[in-house]
Amino acid sequence: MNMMDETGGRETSATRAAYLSLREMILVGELPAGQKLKIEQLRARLNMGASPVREALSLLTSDMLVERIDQRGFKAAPASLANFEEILMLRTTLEDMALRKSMARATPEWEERLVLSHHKMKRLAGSDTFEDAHKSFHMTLLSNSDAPMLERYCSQLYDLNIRYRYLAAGGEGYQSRDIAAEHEDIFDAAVRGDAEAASAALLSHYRLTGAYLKTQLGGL
Amino acid sequence: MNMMDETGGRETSATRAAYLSLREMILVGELPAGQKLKIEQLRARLNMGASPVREALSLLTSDMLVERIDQRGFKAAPASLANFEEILMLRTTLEDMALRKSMARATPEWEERLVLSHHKMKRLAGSDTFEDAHKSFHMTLLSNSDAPMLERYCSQLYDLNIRYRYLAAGGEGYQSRDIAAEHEDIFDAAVRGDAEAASAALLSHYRLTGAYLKTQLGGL
DNA sequence: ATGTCAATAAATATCGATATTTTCAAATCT
DNA sequence: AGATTTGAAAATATCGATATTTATTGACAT
Repeated sequence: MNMMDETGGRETSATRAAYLSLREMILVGELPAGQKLKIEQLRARLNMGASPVREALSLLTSDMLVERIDQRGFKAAPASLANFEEILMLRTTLEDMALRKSMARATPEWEERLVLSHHKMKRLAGSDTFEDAHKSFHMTLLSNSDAPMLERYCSQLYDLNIRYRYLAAGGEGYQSRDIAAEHEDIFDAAVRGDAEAASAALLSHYRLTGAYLKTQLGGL
Repeated sequence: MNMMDETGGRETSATRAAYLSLREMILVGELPAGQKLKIEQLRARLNMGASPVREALSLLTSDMLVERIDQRGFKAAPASLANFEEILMLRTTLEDMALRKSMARATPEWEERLVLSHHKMKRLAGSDTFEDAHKSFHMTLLSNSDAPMLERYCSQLYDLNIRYRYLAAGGEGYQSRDIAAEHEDIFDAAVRGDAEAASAALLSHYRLTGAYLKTQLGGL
Protein backbone atom coordinates (compact mmCIF):
# COMPACT_ATOMS: atom_id res chain seq x y z
CA MET A 1 0.00 0.00 0.00
CA ASN A 2 1.52 3.30 -0.99
CA MET A 3 0.81 6.33 1.13
CA MET A 4 -0.45 8.82 -1.43
CA ASP A 5 -1.13 11.28 1.39
CA GLU A 6 -3.93 13.78 1.33
CA THR A 7 -2.82 16.42 -1.12
CA GLY A 8 -0.76 13.92 -3.05
CA GLY A 9 2.26 15.82 -1.74
CA ARG A 10 5.16 13.63 -0.56
CA GLU A 11 5.95 14.45 3.00
CA THR A 12 9.26 13.61 4.54
CA SER A 13 8.83 11.00 7.22
CA ALA A 14 6.04 10.27 9.63
CA THR A 15 8.45 10.79 12.49
CA ARG A 16 9.32 14.26 11.29
CA ALA A 17 5.69 15.17 10.78
CA ALA A 18 4.91 13.96 14.30
CA TYR A 19 7.88 15.86 15.70
CA LEU A 20 6.79 19.13 14.13
CA SER A 21 3.13 18.73 15.08
CA LEU A 22 3.81 17.77 18.67
CA ARG A 23 6.39 20.51 19.09
CA GLU A 24 3.91 23.10 17.89
CA MET A 25 1.14 21.71 20.07
CA ILE A 26 3.33 21.94 23.13
CA LEU A 27 4.65 25.41 22.32
CA VAL A 28 1.22 26.94 21.93
CA GLY A 29 -0.19 25.12 24.91
CA GLU A 30 -2.55 22.84 23.03
CA LEU A 31 -0.80 20.13 25.01
CA PRO A 32 -0.58 21.83 28.41
CA ALA A 33 2.60 21.83 30.46
CA GLY A 34 2.87 18.84 32.74
CA GLN A 35 0.21 16.85 30.94
CA LYS A 36 0.61 13.16 30.40
CA LEU A 37 1.14 12.35 26.75
CA LYS A 38 -0.52 9.06 25.96
CA ILE A 39 0.76 7.28 22.90
CA GLU A 40 -2.61 5.87 21.91
CA GLN A 41 -4.31 9.28 22.01
CA LEU A 42 -1.60 11.01 20.02
CA ARG A 43 -1.38 8.14 17.60
CA ALA A 44 -5.07 8.47 16.82
CA ARG A 45 -4.93 12.26 16.69
CA LEU A 46 -2.01 12.34 14.30
CA ASN A 47 -3.30 9.41 12.31
CA MET A 48 -0.20 7.26 12.36
CA GLY A 49 1.31 4.29 14.14
CA ALA A 50 2.81 4.30 17.59
CA SER A 51 6.43 4.03 16.49
CA PRO A 52 6.81 7.47 14.90
CA VAL A 53 4.99 9.05 17.83
CA ARG A 54 7.31 7.44 20.34
CA GLU A 55 10.33 8.44 18.33
CA ALA A 56 9.12 12.03 17.97
CA LEU A 57 8.56 12.23 21.70
CA SER A 58 12.05 10.92 22.30
CA LEU A 59 13.41 13.63 20.04
CA LEU A 60 11.42 16.30 21.84
CA THR A 61 13.20 15.22 24.96
CA SER A 62 16.33 16.79 23.43
CA ASP A 63 14.55 20.07 23.33
CA MET A 64 13.43 19.76 26.92
CA LEU A 65 9.85 20.09 25.79
CA VAL A 66 9.01 16.54 26.83
CA GLU A 67 10.00 14.48 29.82
CA ARG A 68 10.41 10.77 29.62
CA ILE A 69 9.88 8.59 32.64
CA ASP A 70 11.17 5.10 32.11
CA GLN A 71 8.39 2.55 31.92
CA ARG A 72 5.83 5.22 32.58
CA GLY A 73 5.59 7.10 29.35
CA PHE A 74 5.99 10.72 28.43
CA LYS A 75 4.66 14.04 29.60
CA ALA A 76 4.87 17.63 28.44
CA ALA A 77 7.61 19.40 30.36
CA PRO A 78 6.19 21.21 33.39
CA ALA A 79 6.26 25.00 33.50
CA SER A 80 7.10 27.08 36.52
CA LEU A 81 8.24 30.55 37.42
CA ALA A 82 11.63 29.14 38.44
CA ASN A 83 11.96 27.42 35.07
CA PHE A 84 11.04 30.63 33.26
CA GLU A 85 13.66 32.55 35.18
CA GLU A 86 16.31 29.97 34.51
CA ILE A 87 15.55 30.09 30.81
CA LEU A 88 15.86 33.87 30.86
CA MET A 89 19.16 33.70 32.70
CA LEU A 90 20.66 31.12 30.36
CA ARG A 91 19.33 32.89 27.32
CA THR A 92 20.84 36.24 28.19
CA THR A 93 24.19 34.66 28.98
CA LEU A 94 24.40 32.45 25.92
CA GLU A 95 22.91 34.84 23.40
CA ASP A 96 25.23 37.56 24.58
CA MET A 97 28.15 35.25 23.98
CA ALA A 98 26.86 34.13 20.60
CA LEU A 99 26.08 37.65 19.42
CA ARG A 100 29.55 38.88 20.27
CA LYS A 101 31.14 35.95 18.49
CA SER A 102 28.91 36.49 15.50
CA MET A 103 29.78 40.16 15.28
CA ALA A 104 33.47 39.54 15.77
CA ARG A 105 33.43 37.54 12.56
CA ALA A 106 31.10 39.81 10.64
CA THR A 107 31.10 39.42 6.86
CA PRO A 108 29.12 41.15 4.13
CA GLU A 109 27.27 37.90 3.53
CA TRP A 110 26.12 37.75 7.16
CA GLU A 111 25.10 41.39 7.16
CA GLU A 112 23.03 40.78 4.08
CA ARG A 113 21.22 37.90 5.69
CA LEU A 114 20.60 40.10 8.70
CA VAL A 115 19.17 42.91 6.63
CA LEU A 116 16.91 40.46 4.87
CA SER A 117 15.59 38.75 7.97
CA HIS A 118 15.00 42.09 9.66
CA HIS A 119 13.08 43.32 6.67
CA LYS A 120 10.94 40.20 6.51
CA MET A 121 10.14 40.45 10.19
CA LYS A 122 8.99 44.05 9.87
CA ARG A 123 6.92 43.21 6.85
CA LEU A 124 5.16 40.35 8.60
CA ALA A 125 4.27 42.29 11.75
CA GLY A 126 0.84 41.18 12.86
CA SER A 127 0.72 38.24 10.48
CA ASP A 128 0.45 34.72 11.80
CA THR A 129 3.85 33.93 10.40
CA PHE A 130 5.43 36.74 12.40
CA GLU A 131 6.47 34.28 15.07
CA ASP A 132 8.66 32.37 12.62
CA ALA A 133 10.15 35.54 11.18
CA HIS A 134 10.88 36.82 14.67
CA LYS A 135 12.77 33.70 15.59
CA SER A 136 14.56 33.79 12.28
CA PHE A 137 15.75 37.35 12.92
CA HIS A 138 17.09 36.51 16.35
CA MET A 139 18.80 33.37 15.15
CA THR A 140 20.34 35.18 12.20
CA LEU A 141 21.93 37.59 14.65
CA LEU A 142 23.73 34.62 16.21
CA SER A 143 24.27 32.60 13.06
CA ASN A 144 27.78 33.81 12.39
CA SER A 145 29.23 32.71 15.71
CA ASP A 146 30.98 29.63 14.34
CA ALA A 147 29.82 27.78 17.45
CA PRO A 148 27.12 25.33 16.40
CA MET A 149 26.43 23.91 19.83
CA LEU A 150 26.05 27.36 21.28
CA GLU A 151 23.60 28.24 18.54
CA ARG A 152 21.68 25.07 19.20
CA TYR A 153 21.36 25.91 22.86
CA CYS A 154 20.13 29.39 21.99
CA SER A 155 17.56 28.02 19.59
CA GLN A 156 16.31 25.55 22.19
CA LEU A 157 16.03 28.22 24.83
CA TYR A 158 14.24 30.51 22.42
CA ASP A 159 11.60 27.85 21.83
CA LEU A 160 11.21 27.14 25.51
CA ASN A 161 10.54 30.81 26.03
CA ILE A 162 7.83 30.91 23.37
CA ARG A 163 5.77 28.61 25.50
CA TYR A 164 5.74 31.12 28.33
CA ARG A 165 4.54 33.82 25.99
CA TYR A 166 1.51 31.70 25.19
CA LEU A 167 1.05 30.84 28.83
CA ALA A 168 1.12 34.52 29.71
CA ALA A 169 -1.48 35.72 27.29
CA GLY A 170 -2.53 33.13 24.81
CA GLY A 171 0.14 34.41 22.46
CA GLU A 172 -1.30 37.90 22.29
CA GLY A 173 -0.76 41.08 24.27
CA TYR A 174 2.98 41.33 24.09
CA GLN A 175 2.86 44.01 21.46
CA SER A 176 2.18 46.58 24.15
CA ARG A 177 5.76 47.83 24.25
CA ASP A 178 7.43 49.23 21.18
CA ILE A 179 9.00 45.95 20.17
CA ALA A 180 9.76 47.16 16.68
CA ALA A 181 11.94 49.97 18.04
CA GLU A 182 13.82 47.53 20.24
CA HIS A 183 14.51 45.31 17.26
CA GLU A 184 15.59 48.34 15.30
CA ASP A 185 18.11 49.23 18.00
CA ILE A 186 19.59 45.75 18.01
CA PHE A 187 19.68 45.63 14.25
CA ASP A 188 21.30 49.04 13.83
CA ALA A 189 24.00 48.36 16.36
CA ALA A 190 24.72 44.97 14.81
CA VAL A 191 25.05 46.34 11.29
CA ARG A 192 27.09 49.26 12.59
CA GLY A 193 29.45 46.75 14.20
CA ASP A 194 29.05 48.14 17.69
CA ALA A 195 29.12 44.99 19.79
CA GLU A 196 28.64 46.72 23.13
CA ALA A 197 25.55 48.55 21.96
CA ALA A 198 24.13 45.50 20.21
CA SER A 199 24.64 43.34 23.26
CA ALA A 200 23.11 45.95 25.55
CA ALA A 201 20.10 46.35 23.27
CA LEU A 202 19.60 42.61 22.96
CA LEU A 203 19.81 41.96 26.67
CA SER A 204 17.54 44.87 27.42
CA HIS A 205 15.02 43.50 24.92
CA TYR A 206 15.03 40.13 26.67
CA ARG A 207 14.90 41.55 30.15
CA LEU A 208 12.02 43.87 29.36
CA THR A 209 10.08 41.05 27.78
CA GLY A 210 10.98 38.81 30.70
CA ALA A 211 9.83 41.34 33.27
CA TYR A 212 6.58 41.87 31.43
CA LEU A 213 5.90 38.15 31.10
CA LYS A 214 6.58 37.63 34.76
CA THR A 215 3.77 39.99 35.66
CA GLN A 216 1.42 37.92 33.50
CA LEU A 217 2.42 34.56 34.90
CA GLY A 218 0.44 34.63 38.09
CA GLY A 219 -0.81 31.09 37.79
CA LEU A 220 2.63 29.58 38.21
CA MET B 1 7.32 -15.47 26.63
CA ASN B 2 8.81 -13.86 29.71
CA MET B 3 12.24 -12.37 29.55
CA MET B 4 14.05 -14.08 32.41
CA ASP B 5 17.26 -12.37 31.37
CA GLU B 6 20.68 -13.89 31.81
CA THR B 7 21.36 -13.65 35.51
CA GLY B 8 17.70 -13.78 36.32
CA GLY B 9 18.08 -10.15 37.34
CA ARG B 10 15.25 -7.89 36.23
CA GLU B 11 16.60 -5.01 34.27
CA THR B 12 14.67 -1.83 33.77
CA SER B 13 13.70 -1.49 30.14
CA ALA B 14 15.34 -2.60 26.95
CA THR B 15 15.43 1.00 25.81
CA ARG B 16 17.32 2.08 28.89
CA ALA B 17 19.76 -0.80 28.58
CA ALA B 18 20.36 0.10 24.96
CA TYR B 19 20.78 3.76 25.83
CA LEU B 20 23.42 3.04 28.46
CA SER B 21 25.29 0.53 26.32
CA LEU B 22 25.36 2.70 23.24
CA ARG B 23 26.33 5.77 25.21
CA GLU B 24 29.27 3.94 26.73
CA MET B 25 30.31 2.49 23.40
CA ILE B 26 30.36 5.94 21.84
CA LEU B 27 32.17 7.57 24.75
CA VAL B 28 35.02 5.10 24.77
CA GLY B 29 35.28 5.03 21.00
CA GLU B 30 34.08 1.49 20.48
CA LEU B 31 31.69 3.12 18.05
CA PRO B 32 34.02 5.63 16.39
CA ALA B 33 33.06 9.24 15.84
CA GLY B 34 31.28 9.76 12.56
CA GLN B 35 30.52 6.11 12.02
CA LYS B 36 27.21 5.05 10.58
CA LEU B 37 25.11 3.28 13.16
CA LYS B 38 23.09 0.58 11.46
CA ILE B 39 20.03 -0.57 13.30
CA GLU B 40 20.32 -4.18 12.24
CA GLN B 41 23.93 -4.47 13.44
CA LEU B 42 23.26 -2.87 16.78
CA ARG B 43 20.07 -4.84 17.22
CA ALA B 44 21.97 -8.07 16.79
CA ARG B 45 24.87 -6.91 18.95
CA LEU B 46 22.63 -5.86 21.82
CA ASN B 47 20.34 -8.80 21.37
CA MET B 48 17.04 -6.96 21.19
CA GLY B 49 14.49 -5.67 18.70
CA ALA B 50 14.87 -2.66 16.50
CA SER B 51 12.43 -0.44 18.40
CA PRO B 52 14.44 0.01 21.61
CA VAL B 53 17.58 0.61 19.58
CA ARG B 54 15.94 3.31 17.53
CA GLU B 55 14.52 4.93 20.61
CA ALA B 56 17.85 4.84 22.42
CA LEU B 57 19.53 6.45 19.42
CA SER B 58 16.88 9.16 19.41
CA LEU B 59 17.58 9.82 23.06
CA LEU B 60 21.32 9.98 22.45
CA THR B 61 20.55 12.75 20.03
CA SER B 62 19.69 14.87 23.08
CA ASP B 63 23.17 14.36 24.35
CA MET B 64 24.66 15.31 21.02
CA LEU B 65 26.41 11.97 20.88
CA VAL B 66 24.38 10.81 17.91
CA GLU B 67 23.21 12.57 14.80
CA ARG B 68 20.00 11.70 13.09
CA ILE B 69 19.56 12.22 9.40
CA ASP B 70 15.98 11.95 8.37
CA GLN B 71 15.31 8.92 6.22
CA ARG B 72 18.97 8.02 6.32
CA GLY B 73 19.50 6.64 9.78
CA PHE B 74 21.87 7.55 12.56
CA LYS B 75 25.57 8.10 12.99
CA ALA B 76 27.90 8.71 15.90
CA ALA B 77 28.52 12.42 16.24
CA PRO B 78 31.67 13.47 14.39
CA ALA B 79 34.65 14.70 16.36
CA SER B 80 36.85 17.60 15.41
CA LEU B 81 39.28 20.03 16.94
CA ALA B 82 36.76 22.82 16.50
CA ASN B 83 34.13 20.79 18.31
CA PHE B 84 36.55 20.04 21.12
CA GLU B 85 37.35 23.70 21.51
CA GLU B 86 33.71 24.68 21.52
CA ILE B 87 32.99 22.14 24.23
CA LEU B 88 35.84 23.54 26.30
CA MET B 89 34.60 27.08 25.86
CA LEU B 90 31.03 26.25 26.79
CA ARG B 91 32.13 24.11 29.67
CA THR B 92 34.27 26.76 31.29
CA THR B 93 31.55 29.37 30.91
CA LEU B 94 28.70 27.24 32.17
CA GLU B 95 30.53 25.42 34.94
CA ASP B 96 31.87 28.69 36.23
CA MET B 97 28.34 30.01 36.43
CA ALA B 98 27.01 26.85 38.04
CA LEU B 99 29.81 26.66 40.58
CA ARG B 100 29.27 30.22 41.71
CA LYS B 101 25.56 29.67 42.06
CA SER B 102 26.16 26.45 43.95
CA MET B 103 28.55 28.12 46.36
CA ALA B 104 26.31 31.13 46.85
CA ARG B 105 23.71 28.79 48.26
CA ALA B 106 26.08 26.58 50.22
CA THR B 107 24.54 24.46 52.96
CA PRO B 108 26.04 21.92 55.38
CA GLU B 109 24.22 19.19 53.50
CA TRP B 110 25.87 20.16 50.21
CA GLU B 111 29.29 20.44 51.83
CA GLU B 112 28.86 16.96 53.22
CA ARG B 113 28.04 15.54 49.83
CA LEU B 114 31.08 17.32 48.46
CA VAL B 115 33.37 15.90 51.13
CA LEU B 116 32.03 12.45 50.45
CA SER B 117 32.35 12.55 46.70
CA HIS B 118 35.86 13.96 46.95
CA HIS B 119 36.84 11.21 49.32
CA LYS B 120 35.43 8.51 47.08
CA MET B 121 37.23 9.91 44.07
CA LYS B 122 40.57 9.89 45.88
CA ARG B 123 39.98 6.39 47.10
CA LEU B 124 39.20 5.10 43.63
CA ALA B 125 42.23 6.64 41.92
CA GLY B 126 43.48 4.19 39.35
CA SER B 127 40.43 1.96 39.61
CA ASP B 128 38.21 1.38 36.61
CA THR B 129 35.37 3.13 38.40
CA PHE B 130 37.44 6.26 38.84
CA GLU B 131 35.83 7.78 35.80
CA ASP B 132 32.39 7.65 37.39
CA ALA B 133 33.67 9.00 40.69
CA HIS B 134 35.45 11.82 38.89
CA LYS B 135 32.31 12.89 37.13
CA SER B 136 30.36 12.56 40.33
CA PHE B 137 32.78 14.90 42.11
CA HIS B 138 32.56 17.54 39.44
CA MET B 139 28.79 17.32 39.25
CA THR B 140 28.46 17.52 43.02
CA LEU B 141 30.34 20.80 42.93
CA LEU B 142 27.58 22.17 40.70
CA SER B 143 24.69 20.33 42.26
CA ASN B 144 23.60 23.12 44.57
CA SER B 145 23.07 25.70 41.85
CA ASP B 146 19.29 25.45 41.86
CA ALA B 147 19.45 25.64 38.06
CA PRO B 148 18.54 22.20 36.71
CA MET B 149 18.89 23.06 33.04
CA LEU B 150 22.30 24.57 33.61
CA GLU B 151 23.37 21.41 35.43
CA ARG B 152 22.07 19.31 32.60
CA TYR B 153 24.09 21.26 30.07
CA CYS B 154 27.19 20.84 32.22
CA SER B 155 26.64 17.12 32.52
CA GLN B 156 26.19 16.78 28.78
CA LEU B 157 29.30 18.77 28.05
CA TYR B 158 31.27 16.74 30.56
CA ASP B 159 30.32 13.55 28.73
CA LEU B 160 31.16 14.99 25.36
CA ASN B 161 34.59 15.82 26.69
CA ILE B 162 35.20 12.29 27.94
CA ARG B 163 35.13 11.12 24.38
CA TYR B 164 38.06 13.34 23.50
CA ARG B 165 40.06 11.94 26.38
CA TYR B 166 39.67 8.49 24.89
CA LEU B 167 40.40 9.82 21.44
CA ALA B 168 43.58 11.42 22.73
CA ALA B 169 45.10 8.41 24.38
CA GLY B 170 42.76 5.49 24.61
CA GLY B 171 41.61 6.77 27.97
CA GLU B 172 45.05 6.58 29.54
CA GLY B 173 47.89 9.00 29.87
CA TYR B 174 46.13 11.95 31.35
CA GLN B 175 47.43 11.26 34.83
CA SER B 176 50.71 12.87 33.85
CA ARG B 177 49.91 16.13 35.62
CA ASP B 178 49.17 16.22 39.32
CA ILE B 179 45.44 15.97 38.87
CA ALA B 180 44.87 15.07 42.49
CA ALA B 181 46.40 18.33 43.64
CA GLU B 182 44.23 20.29 41.23
CA HIS B 183 41.14 18.59 42.59
CA GLU B 184 42.33 19.29 46.10
CA ASP B 185 42.63 22.99 45.29
CA ILE B 186 39.12 23.15 43.91
CA PHE B 187 37.75 21.18 46.80
CA ASP B 188 39.47 23.24 49.49
CA ALA B 189 38.36 26.53 48.04
CA ALA B 190 34.80 25.28 47.66
CA VAL B 191 34.55 24.07 51.24
CA ARG B 192 36.24 27.25 52.45
CA GLY B 193 33.55 29.22 50.63
CA ASP B 194 36.02 31.17 48.52
CA ALA B 195 34.18 31.42 45.22
CA GLU B 196 36.89 33.34 43.38
CA ALA B 197 39.54 30.80 44.27
CA ALA B 198 37.28 27.84 43.53
CA SER B 199 36.32 29.23 40.16
CA ALA B 200 39.92 30.01 39.28
CA ALA B 201 41.04 26.53 40.29
CA LEU B 202 38.23 24.85 38.37
CA LEU B 203 38.83 26.82 35.19
CA SER B 204 42.55 26.28 35.42
CA HIS B 205 41.93 22.55 35.81
CA TYR B 206 39.84 22.47 32.67
CA ARG B 207 42.17 24.66 30.67
CA LEU B 208 45.23 22.64 31.58
CA THR B 209 43.48 19.43 30.67
CA GLY B 210 42.21 21.04 27.51
CA ALA B 211 45.64 22.24 26.47
CA TYR B 212 47.13 18.83 27.14
CA LEU B 213 44.44 17.04 25.18
CA LYS B 214 44.88 19.38 22.28
CA THR B 215 48.51 18.31 21.93
CA GLN B 216 47.37 14.69 21.73
CA LEU B 217 44.64 15.23 19.16
CA GLY B 218 46.78 15.37 16.08
CA GLY B 219 44.51 13.20 13.99
CA LEU B 220 41.69 15.72 13.97
C1' DA C 1 37.05 4.34 -21.04
C1' DT C 2 33.25 7.17 -18.94
C1' DG C 3 28.94 8.65 -17.55
C1' DT C 4 23.95 7.55 -17.29
C1' DC C 5 20.26 4.60 -16.15
C1' DA C 6 17.84 0.64 -14.70
C1' DA C 7 17.62 -3.44 -11.76
C1' DT C 8 18.90 -5.28 -7.45
C1' DA C 9 20.32 -5.25 -2.80
C1' DA C 10 20.48 -3.14 1.63
C1' DA C 11 18.78 -0.30 5.15
C1' DT C 12 15.36 2.63 7.18
C1' DA C 13 10.80 3.61 8.63
C1' DT C 14 6.40 2.09 9.94
C1' DC C 15 2.66 -0.86 11.16
C1' DG C 16 -0.14 -4.14 13.81
C1' DA C 17 0.02 -7.59 17.20
C1' DT C 18 1.55 -9.09 21.95
C1' DA C 19 3.87 -9.18 26.25
C1' DT C 20 4.83 -6.44 30.45
C1' DT C 21 4.09 -3.09 33.63
C1' DT C 22 1.56 0.17 36.01
C1' DT C 23 -2.71 2.01 37.74
C1' DC C 24 -6.99 1.93 39.97
C1' DA C 25 -10.60 0.17 42.48
C1' DA C 26 -13.09 -3.35 44.79
C1' DA C 27 -12.75 -6.87 48.17
C1' DT C 28 -10.65 -8.75 52.28
C1' DC C 29 -8.45 -8.85 56.65
C1' DT C 30 -7.12 -6.76 61.09
C1' DA D 1 -12.73 2.37 59.82
C1' DG D 2 -8.16 1.82 57.84
C1' DA D 3 -4.72 -0.57 55.59
C1' DT D 4 -3.46 -4.26 52.46
C1' DT D 5 -4.01 -7.40 48.88
C1' DT D 6 -5.82 -8.91 44.56
C1' DG D 7 -7.56 -8.55 39.90
C1' DA D 8 -9.17 -6.38 36.09
C1' DA D 9 -8.31 -2.43 32.89
C1' DA D 10 -5.28 0.72 30.77
C1' DA D 11 -1.00 2.06 29.06
C1' DT D 12 3.73 1.25 27.91
C1' DA D 13 7.28 -1.32 25.74
C1' DT D 14 8.78 -4.57 22.47
C1' DC D 15 8.74 -7.74 18.71
C1' DG D 16 8.42 -9.47 13.96
C1' DA D 17 6.75 -8.55 9.51
C1' DT D 18 6.33 -5.22 5.50
C1' DA D 19 6.47 -1.13 2.88
C1' DT D 20 9.51 2.64 1.37
C1' DT D 21 13.53 4.71 0.59
C1' DT D 22 18.34 4.93 -0.33
C1' DA D 23 22.62 2.86 -1.92
C1' DT D 24 24.97 -0.21 -5.14
C1' DT D 25 26.05 -2.72 -9.07
C1' DG D 26 26.36 -3.76 -13.75
C1' DA D 27 24.65 -3.03 -18.50
C1' DC D 28 24.51 0.11 -22.16
C1' DA D 29 25.21 4.05 -25.01
C1' DT D 30 28.30 7.72 -26.07
